[in-house]
Amino acid sequence: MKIATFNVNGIKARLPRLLEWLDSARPDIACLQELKSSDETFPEAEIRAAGYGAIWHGQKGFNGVAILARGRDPVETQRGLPGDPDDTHSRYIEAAVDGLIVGSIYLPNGNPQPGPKFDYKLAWFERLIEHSRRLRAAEVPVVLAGDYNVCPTDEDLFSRRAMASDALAQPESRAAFRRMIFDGWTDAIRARMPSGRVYTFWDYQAGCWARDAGLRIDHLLLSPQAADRLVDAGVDKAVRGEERASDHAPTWAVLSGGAA
DNA sequence: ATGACATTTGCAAAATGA
Repeated sequence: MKIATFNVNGIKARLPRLLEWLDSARPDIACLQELKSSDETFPEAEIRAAGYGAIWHGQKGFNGVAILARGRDPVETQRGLPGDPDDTHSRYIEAAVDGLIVGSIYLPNGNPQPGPKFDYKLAWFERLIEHSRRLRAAEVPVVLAGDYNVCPTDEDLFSRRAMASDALAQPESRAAFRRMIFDGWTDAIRARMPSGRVYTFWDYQAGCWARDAGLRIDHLLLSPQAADRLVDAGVDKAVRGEERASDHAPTWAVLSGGAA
């Protein structure tokens, strides 16, 4: 069973690339972020024609998350991250698919820091940690996949100097990510590739793609019951090099069993 | 670097992003 996460940066603008990738990569489950689409304008018919059932939590102009499942309909278990009824951002949706619980995450960027946006990022992260503990307590396979907007270590970014004041590389952001790891969540990419440069994002600006100046910010965190089944993980880097590509590349993990 | 580049909204230029 292949589970992928892909920040599409606008699902309407990216639809041709998304459909091509679904057809070639054939993930069983795809978590999408940055739909930049309201619920009403989500391209449900095109996704279904590609063979995927879907649930989504849209928002006009920015944010927005979805979960796609090949040949079946995800059963929604959570819409919006619990813990703050005043949070209006569409950044979390969760579903049961084929015995697995899957969360699609779009964690706040947090720039500029310090400031209210960074405070929101850290508060959102705390809510995610709280929710992830409830999920872990169920002792079932869980995959929390998405754009965490965190480079966990200096090996996950192209230039320490360039990112020194960026919210994605701050000690507070990294500490929150690390606390999930210490809680028992497995970073699928690093479980398979313990060291070395692996990037999932390349900025549109300053020739970042051409000079491979990337960041690793899209992650799949596995509960112990999911980690026990991990057989492979990777990044579909070539997708970033296509015409009118997203600035993120799809990132994936394969678990044994299920729809393997 | 108030920059770059891209998308959305809405129809110009601002908001947002990482």
